Amino acid sequence: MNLSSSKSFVEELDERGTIRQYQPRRTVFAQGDVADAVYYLQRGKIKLSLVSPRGKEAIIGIVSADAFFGEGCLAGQATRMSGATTITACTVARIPKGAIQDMLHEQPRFAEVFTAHLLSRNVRIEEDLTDQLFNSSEKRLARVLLLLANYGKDALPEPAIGKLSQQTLAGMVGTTRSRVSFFMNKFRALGYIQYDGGTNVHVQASLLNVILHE
Amino acid sequence: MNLSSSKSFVEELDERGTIRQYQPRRTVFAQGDVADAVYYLQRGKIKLSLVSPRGKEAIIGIVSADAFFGEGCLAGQATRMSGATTITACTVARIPKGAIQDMLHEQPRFAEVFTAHLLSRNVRIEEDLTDQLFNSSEKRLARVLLLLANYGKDALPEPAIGKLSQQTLAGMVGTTRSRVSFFMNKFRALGYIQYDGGTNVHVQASLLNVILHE
DNA sequence: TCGGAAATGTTCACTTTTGGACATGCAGCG
DNA sequence: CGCTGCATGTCCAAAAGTGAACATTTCCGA
Repeated sequence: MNLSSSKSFVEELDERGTIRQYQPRRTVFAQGDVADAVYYLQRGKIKLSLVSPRGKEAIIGIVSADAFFGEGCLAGQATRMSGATTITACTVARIPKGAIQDMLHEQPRFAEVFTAHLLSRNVRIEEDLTDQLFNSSEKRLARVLLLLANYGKDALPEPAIGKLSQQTLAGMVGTTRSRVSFFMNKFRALGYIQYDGGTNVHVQASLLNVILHE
Repeated sequence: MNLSSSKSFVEELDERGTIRQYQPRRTVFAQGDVADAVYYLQRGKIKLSLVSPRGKEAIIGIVSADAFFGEGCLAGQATRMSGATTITACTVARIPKGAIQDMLHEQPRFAEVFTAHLLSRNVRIEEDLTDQLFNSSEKRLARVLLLLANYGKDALPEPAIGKLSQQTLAGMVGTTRSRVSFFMNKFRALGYIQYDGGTNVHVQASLLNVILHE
């Protein structure tokens, strides 16, 4: 979603809400917190995750700049179903539920952008769900790597994936760390990805796609 | 979602769109069709499903009366990712993409309702996703039965579940038919559900909940 | 009422996934 | 430098799930 051409309501969000900076790996809100505000991510990257009663962590979304999150409260959720944690340094606007509702009423242009956000999130979650239903963990991992590499579809492909632990990848894929380790090595052996010695992974998108299409 | 108190735009939907009746088990649109309209279900029940390259079917949603479906086209999807098939007899309004977009611009009240729909669908799909990520197929089946039984949250619990084949249940749960058969019999043996000899299944919600919470 | 089609019950060999355990490699730090 | 804490590589037995076959039951139209 590109909001850069519509400064007006981003400024308005700043007025109606409160801006805050976060270091990496900080909690914006935790699973179970009271849900009474929507957030807008101005800069950075955030993960939405959820912990099962048995302690397993699932990542149900990655939020990139210029996107909303925490909108579940508008659907009547009284508490946060998932927690929001910064991955990189972030700038976040917190807009109280009432203010968002007012803006949705009063500003058709804002409502339009917000609706577009909901629609695209919808599409993405549906894709995640069908991916879970249809594909093996090997394919799901390949897909996650490709999605991370193509981060922000409009932008150029981003072949380097920043530091994400195998544990985190496992949470995104819906499998175990040992399995992620196994497949990452397999992909590396096949030349689909390369480790650059540092904190990045380089993805050969064209090759990795082979996995997805068998 | 309750739209009964806002007849105005339901009537407007009727004007801007085309109404059509469907028999059970008919295709409203098929996976891969051109996506250029949003639908509004006035009466009946519809399933949204998707077939994998290998022929496995997944049901990613059940639409009940007074809800929209096929809204993916507003997010830029040119073709249908999933197919829509009637389960019961249905009355469906088809609203061309352009007309919906006009209404979203011009009628704040309509935009509000549509946004509410997107939000609640969002919440539901997220729940489905985390259910897949966390729970075994036994628990997922128990959850599907409970959701079907509580159909339309506002309404009274509906202990009788209409005719859904085990194959369909398997698609909703994300497992195989033989597995569904196995667990259905297990649940029956434990007294969590009863077959009434006809086409219905009666759910003992309080008991079935035990499965979910282990 | 009969016969076929569809749905369901049941079994089983095979595959995938889990959930550890343990060893190794690689920082940062006193 | 050695210690410590992570992240990772590797292995494996046990559990869960798959996919197909086959038997049985139910439904429905001729």
